[in-house]
Amino acid sequence: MTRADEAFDCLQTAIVKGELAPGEKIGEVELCARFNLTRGPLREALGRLESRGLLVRRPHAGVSVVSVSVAELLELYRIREVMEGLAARQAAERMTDEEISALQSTLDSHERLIEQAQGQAYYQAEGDYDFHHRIATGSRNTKLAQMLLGDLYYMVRMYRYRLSTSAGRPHMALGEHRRIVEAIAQRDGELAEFLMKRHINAARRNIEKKIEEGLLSF
Amino acid sequence: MTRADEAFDCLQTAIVKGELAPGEKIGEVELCARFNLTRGPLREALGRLESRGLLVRRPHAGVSVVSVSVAELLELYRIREVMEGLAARQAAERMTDEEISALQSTLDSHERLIEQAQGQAYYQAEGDYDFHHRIATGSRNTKLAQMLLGDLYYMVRMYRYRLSTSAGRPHMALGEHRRIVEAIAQRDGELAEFLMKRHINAARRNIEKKIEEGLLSF
DNA sequence: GTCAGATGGATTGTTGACAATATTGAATTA
DNA sequence: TAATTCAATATTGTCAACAATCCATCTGAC
Repeated sequence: MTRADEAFDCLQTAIVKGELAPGEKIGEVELCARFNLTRGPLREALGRLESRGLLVRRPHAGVSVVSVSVAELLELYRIREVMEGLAARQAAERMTDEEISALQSTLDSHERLIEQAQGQAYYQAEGDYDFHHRIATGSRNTKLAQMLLGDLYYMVRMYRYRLSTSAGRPHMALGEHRRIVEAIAQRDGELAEFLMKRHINAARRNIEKKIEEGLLSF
Repeated sequence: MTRADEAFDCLQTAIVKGELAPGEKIGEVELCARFNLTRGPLREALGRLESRGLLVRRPHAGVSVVSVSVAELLELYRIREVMEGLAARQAAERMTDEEISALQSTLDSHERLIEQAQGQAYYQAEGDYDFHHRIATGSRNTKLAQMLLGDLYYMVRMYRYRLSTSAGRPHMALGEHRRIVEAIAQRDGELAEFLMKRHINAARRNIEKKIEEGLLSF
C-alpha cells in the first residue's frame, strides 16, 4: 500500500464520516499535518477524490468538500434504483450457489443484529451496506460493481452519516431483502430486478416523507 | 487549465483513440517525454485515470492501459441501457423547450451528415455521441450525467475506436433517436425510457450479431 | 463613506533530486 | 538443460525547495 493510497482512504473515510465538513475550504498543508502526509501523495489522493466527485478543487483556490443537498441525495437513489435493479438481475443469473447461501446467512445475522441492538441505526446501516455490496459483486459485471462500490455507495454513506437518517424501517427492509434473495435463489432475474427497484424506491420515498415531516432540515 | 488537467486530457484521448495500446506497459518518463510534462502532474493524471478505470497501476511495476474484452463491452451496454433509460425519463420531465428544439435540430443535421458522408462511420459515431450527451445533461441529474459523460462514454468510445464498430445501422439508429425525442417533446417520460432502453438494447444485439458472424475478432 | 485599484501574504502548482522496490538478466546448481 | 537464486538496473514512490497565482487587506480617490 502506497502513501497515496493511504491518503486516499483516510480522506475518503474522513469525508464520509463528516469529519471534514461539507463546503469547508481546507488547505493542503493543514491536511498534511492532520494525516501525517507530504504534499505529493496528498495531491494524488485529492485528484482521485475530485474525479469521484467527493470534493471540488479550483486552481489556486484550494479544495473544499462537496456541499450537498437532499435533492441530490434523492437523485442518487434514482440512480441506485436502476443500477441495483440490473445488479440484482445479473446476480440472479450468475451468482454461485455458495454465494447465495452466504447471502442468506448474512441476512440471518442481520436479523439477530436488529433484534439485539434495537434502534441502533449504525448496525442496521452496516447490514444494509453488506447486503447491497454482495449483490453488486455477485452481478459479475465489473464496471457495474465498480461504479456502485466505488462511487455511489460512498456518497450515500456520506449522506447517511451527515443526516443520520438510516431509514428507521429495519424490519420492513429485512423482509424486502429476504424476498430479493429468494428471487435470486430461484434464478428469477426479472423478479429480483423488480423487487430490488421497489426496495430502493421505498427507501427513497421514506426519505421524502421525512422531509415533508420536517425531520430533515436541509 | 493546469498541467495536470492537460495531462489528463491528453492521456484520456490517447487511450480512447488507441494511440496507447491496451495492455501496453508504459513508463512514466516515456509518457513525460511524449506529452512534454513532468512527473508530478503526470502522476496526478495517472491517479485520476486509474480511478476511472482506464488504466491500472501496480506499485513499483508501472502503468498499463486497461486491456479489454468484448464481453466487458457488452456489460457496458447493459449498464448504459438502464442508466440512459433513466436519463431519458428525467430528460422528458425536465428539459426546457429550448433544449428540446435544439435536440431536434441536431437530429436534422445528423440526418444531413449521414446522407452526405455515406458510410463514414466517424461522423455517425460523433452524431450518436452528441445525441446521448444532450440527453444525459438534460436529465438535470448531476451524478447521473457525471457517470455517463465522465466514465461510461469514454470507455464506449475507446472500444469504438479499437473495434471500429460504429454500428453500421445509421438510418435505423436515427429513426430510433427521432422517436425518443418525440416522446421527450410530449413529456412522456415512461415512453422515453422504454424507447431509449430498446435503442441501446438493439445496439448491443447488433454487436453480438457481429461477433457471431466472426466480424469482431476478440 | 464607499468603491476601485494595488500590494503583500499565503496558498497552490511545479520542478528536480533522492530513496525504495520490482523486474530482468546472468550465473550457478541440480 | 532447466530451474533457481542473486545482483544490477531501471523504474516508481517520496520529498523538499522554487515559482506562479489568487485572496484579502490597505490605501487612495471620488
